[in-house]
Amino acid sequence: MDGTAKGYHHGNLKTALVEAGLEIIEAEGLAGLSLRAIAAKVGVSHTAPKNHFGSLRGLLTAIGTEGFRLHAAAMREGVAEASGRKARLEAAMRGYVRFAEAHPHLFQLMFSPQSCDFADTDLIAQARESYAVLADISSGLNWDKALTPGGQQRTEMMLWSMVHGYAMLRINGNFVPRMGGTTPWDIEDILPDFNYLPENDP
Amino acid sequence: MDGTAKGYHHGNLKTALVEAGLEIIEAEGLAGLSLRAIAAKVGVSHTAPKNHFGSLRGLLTAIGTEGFRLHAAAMREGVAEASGRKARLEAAMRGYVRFAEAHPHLFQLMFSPQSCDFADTDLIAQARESYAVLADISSGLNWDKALTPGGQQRTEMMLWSMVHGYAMLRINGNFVPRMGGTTPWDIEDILPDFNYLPENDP
DNA sequence: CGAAAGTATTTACAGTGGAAATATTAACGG
DNA sequence: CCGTTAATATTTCCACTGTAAATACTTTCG
Repeated sequence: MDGTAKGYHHGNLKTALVEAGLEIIEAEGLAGLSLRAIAAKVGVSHTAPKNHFGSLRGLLTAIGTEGFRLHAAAMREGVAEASGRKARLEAAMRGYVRFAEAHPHLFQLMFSPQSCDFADTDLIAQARESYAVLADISSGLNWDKALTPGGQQRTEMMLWSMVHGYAMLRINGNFVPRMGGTTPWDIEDILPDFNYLPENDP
Repeated sequence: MDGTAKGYHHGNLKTALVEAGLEIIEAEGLAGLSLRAIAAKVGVSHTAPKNHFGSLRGLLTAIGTEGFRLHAAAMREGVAEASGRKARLEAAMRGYVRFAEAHPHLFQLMFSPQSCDFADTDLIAQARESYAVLADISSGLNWDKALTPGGQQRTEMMLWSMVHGYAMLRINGNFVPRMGGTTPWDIEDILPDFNYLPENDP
């Protein structure tokens, strides 16, 4: 099994199905993401995916998992060369939003319980990677509730809620009726200001 | 047409379909919300809704519109008897989250472009009502960016993003893998603190 | 080489939303 | 009161969906 077999057995159908799914969702959105369409794109019968994913939901969950991988990468991008806590925070937040805008349908799938099984082990593991980026850059941010019990967790939840809500409302166009044609502010324009601790502080 | 006719013509099918849809989504979630199921519950053929809503999407949009009405009411609830800017803010935010937790499937439908047409006039009008509650209580909140250009808009977007993201992540269970079994903090526990202007100030 | 496990196919089925033609009723002007 | 018109609902049909079950082909391994 070299992964390129072309006979009765595909060889690496699991990976191929996820990749085909990613291509379809980019081109046609969630609506085009049917079991039969994905299977057809790979050149396999529409019941073949069942062996690897159990059901459509399982396949969509795998696609969402791959989405979280790309999502984490988008957040990390820019954080590396940013210097200072504030710059890194803003870079990660922009990465979060940039990913959502570049891949709106995938982003929606990743956070839709209709599509993804949030109890899936692989998905959880990959989502943790994504959350970890946000958690890293949210340390050393001082604000009123940062020194209360669970301050670090509070900071993470606040930033995560804010950037996630912003991204969702933005790609859905929910800001439009209230704010006008183009969303007037980027994510960094609505971030509350923190007292950023010095770099060597934890 | 008195609205209670029972013959060939239903009388007020439009309203009845939306109500049936609300009942189904509460009982069975989005998955059970099929055109045929809704029509069957009202006792009409599955093509009857087309006259009033055009398509399933149109009907779902109407259901979402009704959802925004309930949503606005949930936010207003508690705001009335709360005294002081801070108490009113927290009451509205709690109302937002309370609604999402009480009606998770409806809440998801309301913010899913797969289900709702966000360009629909009625939906926009009703959603504006909902946003207006949040906008009202977000005036007079002083923070670093409140006095920059577009400060009021920034405040609205920040609060809206935060509470919306919090609600979404919470009802989807996305906090669980990172934060543990029960979400440790309520929305007011992660709100940044403001300098609340005196009541008589604008 | 033979058995067993893994992988993919074929077929069948109940369900979906939508289109088109038809039937029934209400509304309105003579 | 009657006849026409518009509104509303039904019937029938179709393409498409995901899933289950039985079957066929391949690889793996003893």
